[in-house]
Amino acid sequence: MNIPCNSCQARKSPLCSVFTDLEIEDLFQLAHIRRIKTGAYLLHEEDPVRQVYNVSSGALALERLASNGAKQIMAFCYAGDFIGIASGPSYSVSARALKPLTACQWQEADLQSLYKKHPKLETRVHDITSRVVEAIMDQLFVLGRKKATEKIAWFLLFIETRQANARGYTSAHKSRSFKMPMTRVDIADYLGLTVETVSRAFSQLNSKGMIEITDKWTITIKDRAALTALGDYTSPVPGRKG
Amino acid sequence: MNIPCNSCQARKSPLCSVFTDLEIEDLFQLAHIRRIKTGAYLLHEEDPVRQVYNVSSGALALERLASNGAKQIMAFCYAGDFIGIASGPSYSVSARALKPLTACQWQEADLQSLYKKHPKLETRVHDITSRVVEAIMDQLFVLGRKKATEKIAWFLLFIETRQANARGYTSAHKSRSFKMPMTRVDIADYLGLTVETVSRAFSQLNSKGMIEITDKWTITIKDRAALTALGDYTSPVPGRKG
DNA sequence: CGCCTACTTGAGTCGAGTCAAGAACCGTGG
DNA sequence: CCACGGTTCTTGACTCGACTCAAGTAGGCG
Repeated sequence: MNIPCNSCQARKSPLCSVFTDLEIEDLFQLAHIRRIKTGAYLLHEEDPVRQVYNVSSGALALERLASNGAKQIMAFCYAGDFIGIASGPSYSVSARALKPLTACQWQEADLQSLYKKHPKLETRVHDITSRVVEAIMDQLFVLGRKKATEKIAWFLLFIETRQANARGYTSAHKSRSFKMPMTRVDIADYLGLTVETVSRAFSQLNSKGMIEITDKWTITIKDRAALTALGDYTSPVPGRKG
Repeated sequence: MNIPCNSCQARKSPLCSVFTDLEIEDLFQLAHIRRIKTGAYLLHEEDPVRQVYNVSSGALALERLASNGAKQIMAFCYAGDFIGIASGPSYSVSARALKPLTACQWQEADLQSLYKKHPKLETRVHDITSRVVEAIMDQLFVLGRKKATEKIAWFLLFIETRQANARGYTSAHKSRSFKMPMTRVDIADYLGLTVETVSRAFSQLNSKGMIEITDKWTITIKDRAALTALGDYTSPVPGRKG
């Protein structure tokens, strides 16, 4: 049978990569492909948990809104990221598309039977959850203990490797400059800052020669050592627990 | 057989409560009881993941240290909390005892065979991980988007319900005043503030009549409505996903 | 009783937020 | 092709909240 999985950007993602071409047909049979345009929401925080998703292409922001209107972005998601697992009755975050998005959608109810048939799926889903914990803890540290420019330095290195990985699922291409899908406001809402502060920090890193801003979405890291020192960034260990 | 589980504070915790008295013997057979005194570490962030723990009594802070000496506390743990699951080769947080601690320790290697024998254990462990994600997201929101006094107001309500739950595993006793195990420094390191700011916020809430500080560990909530409004605190939904 | 640590309070500084204006960019339509 | 309006980004001036530094108080324990 001919399924689009093998040309999918997420085929080598943590979720799909554990399955053979034959096995993944099982998953694909139950999946529905969702397409969302920029700015639209894939899901809302107060929605009951009925579907789960694996991003095929595009980018998302997982965010939460306060009653006073303040927004906090919890994560940025790329191709290969798995979304929708929650511990309560509702997703506790909303997922907003930063670029036109494609995602595989499964009914949460189907997940249980898929777990039965493919036990490694369950293991993998939970492994992904553990990784989420690590990632959010990193972010927690950054929000609580870093200054504005340090946050931005950390963020740039973080996003760069993050996107390199997402792209790496298909082809490992190495370049010093990269394009971000999120606006300055998004970055501010992710790091607990204001737009103005984010903008100033970008300008500062730019004038100090650590980065170069080609257009506002495209950043080149000129002095990685300095940026790493400033952001105290340690790239994630690829190792898995034994 | 006579095992201490039935008099354990964690017997009704998310982990242990799913097992019958008979089943829990299986778990207890493989467990080793660890005792740690105040200020000592149960585990260090750079340690390889070989053991997992379920807290029986006492309290812990899960913390991470930066190279510059800054500390960020990721969570406070009480009786019934499960610790030690990681996605990488090392725990990425250290666990420091805030009070004399007792915990059940299992070898990580034994966990897999226990999962085999008791599938609901695995489900429950992963359910716990999902809850951790929710909890840290709440904290992220607070760190990123609240002011000092709002953080403290939120923290007090949070810790109060948190401890009421932990106590509730044994006996549901309802009181307006509660005793915290952590110092002002710990609170500061949890909320991304300094000790002085924490202290000032306590004084301010005290003088405004929202709380009463009996001794520095014992807090009484005098005006719950005002405190809730200030901290924008919404108590967690007990509901579970279907 | 005295020491040590934890906490509180005050004074001054500085970083990030706020408010406001202007520049760059984007899509749309003439 | 350019004019236009809206949005996003940048920059400046000012304010204020939280940090820093410093002193002093309160408990806990030998």
